[in-house]
Order: sequence, then C-alpha cells, then structure tokens
Amino acid sequence: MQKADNAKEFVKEITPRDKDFSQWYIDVVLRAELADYSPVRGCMVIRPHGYAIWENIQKSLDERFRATGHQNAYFPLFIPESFFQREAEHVEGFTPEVAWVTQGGSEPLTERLAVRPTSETIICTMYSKWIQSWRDLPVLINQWCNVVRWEKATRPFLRTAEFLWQEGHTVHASEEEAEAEALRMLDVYKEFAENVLAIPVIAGKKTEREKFAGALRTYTIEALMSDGKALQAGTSHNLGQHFAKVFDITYLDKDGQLKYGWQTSWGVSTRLIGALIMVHGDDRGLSLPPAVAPIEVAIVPIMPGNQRERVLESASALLQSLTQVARTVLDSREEYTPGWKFNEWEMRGVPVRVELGPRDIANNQVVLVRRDTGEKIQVGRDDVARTVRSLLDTVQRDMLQKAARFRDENTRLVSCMDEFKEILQTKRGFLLAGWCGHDQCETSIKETTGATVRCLPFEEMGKADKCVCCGEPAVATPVFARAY
RNA sequence: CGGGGCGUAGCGCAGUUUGGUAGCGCACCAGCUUUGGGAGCUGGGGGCCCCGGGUUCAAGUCCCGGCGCCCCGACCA
Repeated sequence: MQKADNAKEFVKEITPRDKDFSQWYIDVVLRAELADYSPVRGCMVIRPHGYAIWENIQKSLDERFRATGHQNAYFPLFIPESFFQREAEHVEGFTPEVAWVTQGGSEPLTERLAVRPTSETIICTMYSKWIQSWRDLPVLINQWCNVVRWEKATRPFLRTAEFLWQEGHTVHASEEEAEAEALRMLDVYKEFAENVLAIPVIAGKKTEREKFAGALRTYTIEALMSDGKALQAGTSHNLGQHFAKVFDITYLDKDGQLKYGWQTSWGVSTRLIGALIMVHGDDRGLSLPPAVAPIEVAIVPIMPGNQRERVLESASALLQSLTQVARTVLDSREEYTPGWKFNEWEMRGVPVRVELGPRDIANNQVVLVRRDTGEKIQVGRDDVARTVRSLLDTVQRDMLQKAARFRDENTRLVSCMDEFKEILQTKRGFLLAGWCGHDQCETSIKETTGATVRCLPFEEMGKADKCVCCGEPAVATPVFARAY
C-alpha cells in the first residue's frame, strides 16, 4: 500500500492543471521535453520532441500550400531600416519590438539593419523588381523562417523573442483575387487546425483595432484553450495596395494601364505547439492527436528475467508489423520498469500504447491503451495492425470532438455587462455579445473586462440586438474573450 | 515596462531570521535482486550557494548594484 501511495507522488512532477494552469503549462513543456530555457533572455531551445512536432506541422501545411499553388523561397534575415520605414502603420506597429544590428565586425554600419519581425518590407522590395506584367501574376510564395520580436514578457511557445513560423506573401492582379486568396488560406488553416491538430477554431474577421499593422483587413482563426482563454491560431491578411504603393509593385495590365498589385500575407507559428498543449493536455502531461504526434504508438514490453528473450522477439515482430501502419517505437530499455515507461510515454503525449507481456503471448493478444481516454483494449494478435490504425483514426476524431464540445460548452451569449464580467471572472470562454461597431465601446470593454474582440465570426453563432456596452443597436455579434 | 515572488548538485527543496566545516529527496554511477502503473538493498560521484562589488577574522546567510525566471497587469503570433 505504501508503495502505491509513493508512486502517486511521483506523478506530481506535473502541477495539476486546475490548480495552477500556468505552472502546469510550463511543467508539461519541460517534462515532455518539448523545449527548454536558454541562456538568452526570452529565447527557448526547441528540443527534439518539440521540433519533431513542428516538422510534422510543416509537412502537413507544406502539402496544403503546394496543393494551392504556392512555392517556398527564402528572404534575408536582415532588413535595412529605410525599407522598414516605408509603410507608416507597419512601422508604428512593429517598431517597439524590433531588434537592430548596428555593427558588422568592428565597423559601425552606415544604415541600421532590423532583424525581421516579419518580412513584408524586404519581400515587397523584391516583388517590385520581379513583377512587370500581368503575366507575372499571381506571385504565390511562402517562406519558413525565424523572426525576432523583442517581447517584454515571454513564455515558451506562446511568446518568445525569437520564434519559427511560415509567412505566405502573394501578389494579385485584382482586389477580388487578393481577397479570395486571403480567405482561401484562412480556410486552409482552419481545415489544418481541425483535421490535423484536432483543434476546433472560429474563423472570422478582426476589427480595425485588432488588425495587422498595415493591412486592409485581417482574418483569423481563434481557438479556445482549456483554461478558457483564447489563442489566435493563425492569421491571413488582405494587404490591399498599401505595400504595393510604397514599394512600387506595379504591372502593365492587358489594357495597357500600369496598375498596383493587390497583396496578401498569412502565417502560423510555433505557437501552435502551445495550443496543442493547452487544448489537449491533462494532469498526465501532453496528449497529441496522431496526425502530428512524432510517435503514434509506443510498444512497452513486459519482460520478467526468465522470459526476456521470448517477449523481445515477439515485440520485435510486433514493431515490424505496426511500423507498416503508424510511427511506432519499441521501448525495450531495461533500466526502467513498465510502469515508469507508461507514465513517460503518456507525459510525451503518445496517442496509443501497446503492452505486450507473457500473459499476452500466452493468449495470442496485446493490450492497447488510449492516451486520450485511458481506455484499455485487448486485441487478438492477428488483428493488431489493422486495429491500431483504426484506433488512431478514432482517437484523432474523438480528440477534435472532445475539444469542440468543450468549446461549445464554453461559448455563451450574454446580454448585459454584469453578466459579461461575471462569466469572465468565473468560467471565461468565448462570449458572444452585441456590438455597436464603435471603437470606443470595444476599447471600453477591453479596459473594464480584459476581454478583446477575437473576431467577427463568418458563421453566425448567436445574435444580440443591442451593444452590450452602450445599448445602441448592434451591428454585429462578435466573439469576445481574454486572450493569450 | 509597472506590482509581487523566486534564484543553493540535473530536478524539487531545507539552511538565510540570529554570519562559524553546504544538507535532504529524486535523478546519476557500480553491483546484486527485480519488471502488468514511476522497483528494492548496498556502496559511490557530483556544488563559482545567479553574477559583481562591499562589510567582517569569517558571507549561502548582512549591505549596495546588476542579471535571469515565474505570476498579475500593459504590449504582442
């Protein structure tokens, strides 16, 4: 009995999620070995397990970008200050968080170089050179890179001084085309978030106050974390002609007229890994949907000394057959007990564990254990590969459904400020409330409640007649929330 | 950047009030016994006590300055 109690204590290496969500989050990041703090302020090291998740995200998105006609390229890390200064709103938005290079070797630079916080300006400079004719359009380019934003308060994956992302930058011949592109890429993000990350999102438009610095319109997908706070999971901007005009991106159209291009940009970052943690994680640690899990199946052999060879042999055969259907590892380490391994793979979020011991060999079966529900399933040896594959698909679907149910249960239509505040103080979540459309009310709500308009959803989720703040007729019913 | 907290072995901490040989648990190494939910015993190794000054015979402990991390705000993917 004593032993069992002690064993429980060890699991407490992770702070319970409901006790202290922030501490729980940090514990999961560190204990699952996704990332570690580095000697550089605000900068983290993404460890192999975290990076493998990022590589899976990259792979899935790249397929989708290719399928929609985009190509990858790479632009410089450094941006001359004069380029950066050209678009007024853009400069104003980003200046507070730009890191500058002022010296090369021992020589001071004649012009400071910004370490890119985003690449619109350097990319537009190149596009200006490359685009001459309507035949050059559309330009559909994406870049995977790091960017730097000198953040004051940082948290692993959610906000770091340097982070990894992709940024798509496109140029089109017409406003309609650019708008269609911005919406199409938002749609790609939504489909990806839901089908790959198993994170349900609300797609919509940002308000003027919340839009990207320099954009005409900003679209977003918003996800709900399990502590009731929102996280922007991806953005897509219709840049209009703001940048084209200051960077002189012009083309000669079929009608002989010189015209400015219409642009978009869109991105997702390593922040998505933070979202995966906060949407699916629990007191046992990380829980990954199979589609992004670096390891989908961990085989844990139970090998008493006198049966070691026999179990290992059987486990190796099992590994071979499971490798055909899923990313599988066989954990044959002898320095750890099975129980230790169970906890370890759960902590790392592996969606399915397979237990194989003498009892299973005797019965010609294995035991499958789901990470998301803890459910144990006995399966005949001949059916293992097929069952594991379909179980992984089931887990993927169930995780999305569970997250969607949570999101729905935590989305509330409110009619007055008292109710608004009360829910934010207790349950949080998404709040649907009427809005008159004025910046003044949006700002006031933010100041009094800490909640911002996450987006004006494309699909109506609820409808209020009056502005929750001023009582004037509502022009929209946005999604409000406290956000990361 | 404002308010609060914390920096002692890889991790979690005690020791700081009242200055006097740097400790505990886990982890690590070796050996034996173990293995179906974080194994047991025995024996070991590991410390610029965040950094820099100062006070003192003597500083993990007192004083001054800095840096880092966490939480709550403001700003942001």
